[in-house]
Amino acid sequence: MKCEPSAYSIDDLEKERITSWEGVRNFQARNFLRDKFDTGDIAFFYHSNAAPSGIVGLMKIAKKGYPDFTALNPKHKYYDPNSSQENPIWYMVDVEFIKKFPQIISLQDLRNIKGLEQMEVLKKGSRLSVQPVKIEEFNSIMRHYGY
DNA sequence: GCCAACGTTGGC
DNA sequence: GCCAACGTTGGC
Repeated sequence: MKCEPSAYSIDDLEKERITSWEGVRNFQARNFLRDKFDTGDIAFFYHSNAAPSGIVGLMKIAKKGYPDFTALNPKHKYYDPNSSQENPIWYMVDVEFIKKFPQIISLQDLRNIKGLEQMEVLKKGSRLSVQPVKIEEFNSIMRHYGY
């Protein structure tokens, strides 16, 4: 799950412990949030548009997909007039802080780990802010760093 | 700040 | 349904 650290970083989540992952306004990412997440699932926190960009920690899904209430609030920057209580359009999950890695796993680092050649985030033009990670990919990364 | 890649919109 | 124009993402 990607976020620009200037907007919300792993340090913010460490302080807050738990937060809603609101504001996703892309249909493909929305479908993942709505359909694919389960409570208790583990996710990588990825800093995008950063120096460097990369994976900075782990989160747990504290609440699976439910309507993104910011889309229903006309005062909110993520307001979408096309959404409604009856037809919410946009979804979010709640995430809980697990750990911050001692060092960022940068994109360059990821490219050097065997077994990640097909990983979504390493593909050219991969912009999706919510992406599936295969269990083998997750294990490869964790094993590589001894986590 | 540049720009490639991708998503969305809207005229036809 | 096609596709050009436009907007956004995100690495660099």
